[in-house]
Amino acid sequence: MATLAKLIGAKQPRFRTATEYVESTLKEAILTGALPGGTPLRQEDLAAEFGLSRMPIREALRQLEAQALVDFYPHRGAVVTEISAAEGADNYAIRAALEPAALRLSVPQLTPEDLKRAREIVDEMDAEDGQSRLGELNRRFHMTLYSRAGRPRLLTLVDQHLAAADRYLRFHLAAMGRNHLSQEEHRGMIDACSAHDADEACAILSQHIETAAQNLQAFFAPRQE
Amino acid sequence: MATLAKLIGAKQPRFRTATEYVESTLKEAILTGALPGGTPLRQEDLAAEFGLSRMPIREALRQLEAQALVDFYPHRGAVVTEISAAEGADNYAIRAALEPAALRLSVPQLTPEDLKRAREIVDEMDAEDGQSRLGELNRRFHMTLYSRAGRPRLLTLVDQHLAAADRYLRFHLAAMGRNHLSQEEHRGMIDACSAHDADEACAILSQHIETAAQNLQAFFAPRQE
DNA sequence: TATTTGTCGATTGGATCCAATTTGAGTATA
DNA sequence: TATACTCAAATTGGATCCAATCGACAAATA
Repeated sequence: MATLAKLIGAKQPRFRTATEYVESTLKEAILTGALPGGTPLRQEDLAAEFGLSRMPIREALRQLEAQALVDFYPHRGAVVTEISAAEGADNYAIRAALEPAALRLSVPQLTPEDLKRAREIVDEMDAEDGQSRLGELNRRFHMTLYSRAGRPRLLTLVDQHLAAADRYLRFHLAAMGRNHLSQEEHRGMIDACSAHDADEACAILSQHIETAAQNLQAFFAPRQE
Repeated sequence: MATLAKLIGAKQPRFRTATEYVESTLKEAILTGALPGGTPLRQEDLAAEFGLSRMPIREALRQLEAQALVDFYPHRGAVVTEISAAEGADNYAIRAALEPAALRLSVPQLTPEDLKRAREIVDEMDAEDGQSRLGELNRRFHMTLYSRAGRPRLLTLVDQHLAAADRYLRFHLAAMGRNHLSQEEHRGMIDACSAHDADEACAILSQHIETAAQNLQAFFAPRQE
């Protein structure tokens, strides 16, 4: 099947199966807002779009369902999950619980190279103002600090919910008045990690997430949801 | 019509699709240990077992993969995830982060009826010594206390990881020396919730989970993992 | 007119068929 | 003997086909 080879690319097969490719592509489209909440995802259309049959689409949609990115209605199809104040609060509550836990486990194991990379990412964010790119850098920054936690499943969950938060990024950025995420807090976390001060790093992180959650609530507050 | 069905007492189909049925059945089999870690899950065999084609099996396996209950190896098949000290520690780390957060949100909203039900479940656990039933009661007890958190996605995650912890229940029970989970802690949590003392309730809960985690590590310690 | 019933198009759920990949046994070769 | 290679069996990944279900709209009934 030539289509698969084309999709995968010859050198480094980023995706082992078409299903993985579809899942990854759809996920990114949802997270960046290219597919907004409420968009119906018709299997037939997606299959045509991807040049595949409906089967890999179905499996990919199932995976996205497990990540709470699409809703399934039997015999009626899948729909991109709506974003709302409630969904956002849910996401932030999960992050507020998981991320400090991951950071606390990771701090004692962080290497100077990890911290150097984190610094580079933060610097890069200073110069960046594209929302989608900012979201990715932010994600990479956070995951770098958590990366030594030694709990793969925990990190997977954190990564998923960090990614899901991208859907709310524009509210956060709008509230911050400019295209900058709280860089002082990012740098403060790096400093605390360098000093092996997990308590301080977690305190900043909790505040960091709390601010984002409040910005979201403030945005939704006027229009009752 | 739904009302009529309810009046008549007609059993509404618990599963809307075959995929849901397969997923639920396999999940329970894995969690209770009927399908131990490492068991290969051949689609053909399962299809014959369920009297279905391979397709609903495949979709169900995908869902289980997203819950970290099976591992997928492209073109080689799915295998029940191995339990290990590392996997268990991962699970407990996630629970230790999520459950206090859920409890804290829930405590102010808990009703006297919720607490009454929690008490009844704990009492029922006193008389029970079947492991699988104990696991289910334990799960229901915890979820009852968290149920008013008002964060559906958070509760879903908690429920999933509480369920996954059933795979480690026998280690915990063995360490406790008898078929009783820490009932004093369970009752202490109820009392703290009754007094709307979220801090105390969370403190007991954290200790509760920590104990379980340590019991697991102690079990795996002799045999280096 | 309001409510129920019937029919039909759209869409997904499930079955069957074909292709691609992995693995390991067996063989040839240095 | 060790290593590389070939090839076939087992198994899954993907495509195509058919059936079941849902929703909407029209027709019938009170």
